[in-house]
Amino acid sequence: MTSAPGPTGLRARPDDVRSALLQAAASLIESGPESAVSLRACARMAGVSHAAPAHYFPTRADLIGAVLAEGFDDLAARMIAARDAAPDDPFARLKAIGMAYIAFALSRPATYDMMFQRCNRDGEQGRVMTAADHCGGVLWRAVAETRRPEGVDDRTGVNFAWMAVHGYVSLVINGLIDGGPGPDAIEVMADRLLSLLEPAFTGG
Amino acid sequence: MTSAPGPTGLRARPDDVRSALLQAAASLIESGPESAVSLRACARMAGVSHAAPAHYFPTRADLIGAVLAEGFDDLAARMIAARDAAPDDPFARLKAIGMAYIAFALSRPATYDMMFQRCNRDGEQGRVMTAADHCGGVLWRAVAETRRPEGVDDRTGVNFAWMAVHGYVSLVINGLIDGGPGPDAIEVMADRLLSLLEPAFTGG
DNA sequence: TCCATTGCTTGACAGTGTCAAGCTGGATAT
DNA sequence: ATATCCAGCTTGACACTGTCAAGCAATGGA
Repeated sequence: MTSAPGPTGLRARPDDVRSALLQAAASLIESGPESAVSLRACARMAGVSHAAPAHYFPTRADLIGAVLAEGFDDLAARMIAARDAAPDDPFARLKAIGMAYIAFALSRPATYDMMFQRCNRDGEQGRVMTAADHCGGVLWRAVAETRRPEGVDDRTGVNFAWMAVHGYVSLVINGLIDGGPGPDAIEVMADRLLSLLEPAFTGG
Repeated sequence: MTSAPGPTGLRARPDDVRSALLQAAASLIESGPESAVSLRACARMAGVSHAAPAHYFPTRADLIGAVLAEGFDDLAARMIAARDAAPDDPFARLKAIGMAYIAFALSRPATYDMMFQRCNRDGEQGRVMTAADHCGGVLWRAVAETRRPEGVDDRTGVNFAWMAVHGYVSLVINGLIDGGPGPDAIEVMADRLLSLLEPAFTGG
């Protein structure tokens, strides 16, 4: 064995191990309990020794943090894409962002859950928070373009929109509310709930 | 030492150890990272051996689950108290419940966070979910008493109200939004946000 | 040819959850 | 009064974890 190129064959680029670890972590997060996302399990899945991750991620929090930062990047990209594909109406754009947000969370529920826990945001020297702020910025700009009733300033509008989508997906993911019977109930309910936000984002 | 009554003196009731473990776990949850809430740390804090918890809680998830179930019970009690103290108006009662909900979450943020994660709800054979459903029932009844615009059925109303309060406290606790400058900003912002829900809970 | 650095390895340590076995004192049965 | 039992807790062990230290192997430059 010595230091053979590993069971999967030749290693083309030096960053192969790093991305294999990231992929393993992302996969483990979505496919089991959080306690199963261990550095050693990621190393096994990537075909390297148990201490190899330390060369790329000083601590476990850094590996997790890298996955979560990538999650925020993905989320921001989806929000932007949905916004740009929406009709040219402030609330329609805001609602499209919200639906994209919900779709992301439902597609990677365990990752989403971890993204919004302070305890998972220690590693990666703040890169997670930077990526999260990027998402907030997209939302902030979309809110700023809406006309709102008197007394609803930008901050209040951002908080109102964000708490709605986050609260909904968080409760759905964790099984505390549901959309009722039917196959698309969750999406239909999401659409109805976001429509209820409209009075706060149209001139009053 | 043999099996002396422990460093704190005589043990009055046989459930002393059990409640000491619960108290230790509740304290550790609020005073450090989740990883520090270990069975052995609770045992040390309760002054018993590392395997003593197994006599009361078969697994770690059961001890955590017991704390979280007690948290849901506490939350339900606060919601009920606030509802009964509010003026006799359907939305005023609903809003009072929401403010009590937010106050609970801010008073025990780490516990609140764990209460709403599926991964912490395995133990205690469903007692956590039962307690959570109790909270949902209080909310459900308050929503049912409101008059709502056409198309907003009970389920939609419950989801709308719950996602708002949960989303707000969850984002605040995890540092993603804030109430702006000022000492009482979080509470003031909560009040304003809950007021924005009113159109959905008054006859349209 | 020598050397240094990068990338990974093995080995060790303390800490964890959980299981197995043993002790102990009070209650119960005879 | 003596024997028995058992709940309640103990110690001990196991596999697993994150993290640190040391070492090896190969690559690149001088």
